[in-house]
Amino acid sequence: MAEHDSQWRLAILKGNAWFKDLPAEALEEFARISRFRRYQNGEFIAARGVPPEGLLVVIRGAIRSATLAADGHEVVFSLIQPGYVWGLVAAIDGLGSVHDTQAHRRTDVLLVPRSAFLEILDASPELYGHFARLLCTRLRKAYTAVDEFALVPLRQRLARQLCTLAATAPGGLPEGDGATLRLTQSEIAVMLSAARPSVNRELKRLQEEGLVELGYRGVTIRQFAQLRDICANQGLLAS
Amino acid sequence: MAEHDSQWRLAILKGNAWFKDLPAEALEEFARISRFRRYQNGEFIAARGVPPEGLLVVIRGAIRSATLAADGHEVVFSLIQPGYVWGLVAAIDGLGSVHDTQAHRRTDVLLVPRSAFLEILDASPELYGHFARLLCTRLRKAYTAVDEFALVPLRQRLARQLCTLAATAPGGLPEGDGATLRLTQSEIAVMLSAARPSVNRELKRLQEEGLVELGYRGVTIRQFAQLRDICANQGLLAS
DNA sequence: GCGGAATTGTCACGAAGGTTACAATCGGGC
DNA sequence: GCCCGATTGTAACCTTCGTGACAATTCCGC
Repeated sequence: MAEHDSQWRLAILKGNAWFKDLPAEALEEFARISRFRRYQNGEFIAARGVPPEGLLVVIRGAIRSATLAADGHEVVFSLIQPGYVWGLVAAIDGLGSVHDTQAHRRTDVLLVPRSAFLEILDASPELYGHFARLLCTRLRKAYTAVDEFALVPLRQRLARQLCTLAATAPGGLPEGDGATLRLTQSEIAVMLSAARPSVNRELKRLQEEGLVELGYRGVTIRQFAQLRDICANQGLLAS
Repeated sequence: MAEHDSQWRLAILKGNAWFKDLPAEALEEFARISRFRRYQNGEFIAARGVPPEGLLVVIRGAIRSATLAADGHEVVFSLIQPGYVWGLVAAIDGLGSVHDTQAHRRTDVLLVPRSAFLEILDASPELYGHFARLLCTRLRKAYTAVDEFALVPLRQRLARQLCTLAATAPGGLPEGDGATLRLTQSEIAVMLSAARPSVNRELKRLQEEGLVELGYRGVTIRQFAQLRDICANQGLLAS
């Protein structure tokens, strides 16, 4: 079975944004110690506070990383897509998982067990530099997220989400205009950690302005450029 | 002048939460290359997007790290107190500063220039592990901040802030009860990115409940244990 | 002890967005 | 074509917290 083949795993790692720049020997080591694993849709991968088994390199599907509040509310932090990695912080510091994490559909991953991960790093400490820079990337993203939550109103967060989705849609869209995102408004609300009626109100507003068109289970982008403008408007200072 | 004395700088580093656990030789190196610097109250240290000179080890005063929105609003990320460090992310990845940063009063720091910092790290890559763990700490804090903004009401964020400050106060407090934090309510508000009157309202509430006592430029913790309870109450799921 | 700056206490008001509830609509399966 | 569950549209209401304004208090230097 290809999934148990170290060469196959090496190929995966070579295609991964976070691993591909490592030296060849390190990659081979990681390929050797990693294991294939499949999660079913909705299956729990880690609970907040519990140390996870190791690093997960997403191959197919997606991993949803969120915090559940006692009252049932949920803040979705990220939807980790194929080519990215989950669990780096916990793998390095050995503490509990930062978020409650589940598979967002049927999801295939490579598991790099924490102990083996650390052994490789300790044997070649220069690799730490690479992962430290990765952590920096994450940190910058997290800081931005805080800023956005505190400063950016729903309308703009929605516009940004739509732009991002349109730009990274699996279909690959001509230039955004006319693209139809097949999502329910509830799903969009979850991504923004907002209430569904609020999202509906803002979507309606965008529709009145002619920027989008709403359908039964979808949103069609009509004026991609103007949507983009909304993101920039009144947002953070240009950097 | 003691400020130009490498031994003096070494002593500072030995008292710093982030440096003291490094091997002695590394500490001496850092002491050798670091420089004393003084900022006046309100002086700008770095602008978002501009690569800073290096790492700043706070000796006295405080550094305010925030994002300024176009409309003048400000989200304060952290108020970095003596004993802590500013600028680690930018020092490692070399990109622009994450936040707009200024001295929060007259502030003394040790500057560890980025180039020298990296030279030391590259010469002893095992040090990267140490700083990687530090980055993990920061990342956890940032993730928590996102969750908190979205999920946790001011009352609890305030309680947590008070507990944290009491626990890490420079004086080292018997067990928290009776500890007096010497801060203005404005400063507390800034740390929480909240409005000063809101903080005042919540502080008053805590005072009525007998958990704290308010003074002119200070807050005295009366019931540390109960304050701690408020943090946990209704907050995120226990971890 | 007096004056003034800093700080705290308080209030009325408003904006953003969550909550609940329910009606209207869609679309697939029979 | 019809039914039913899923989805969307909408409204009334509430909570939280920011804003702006101002009075009251505290401290510090003179």
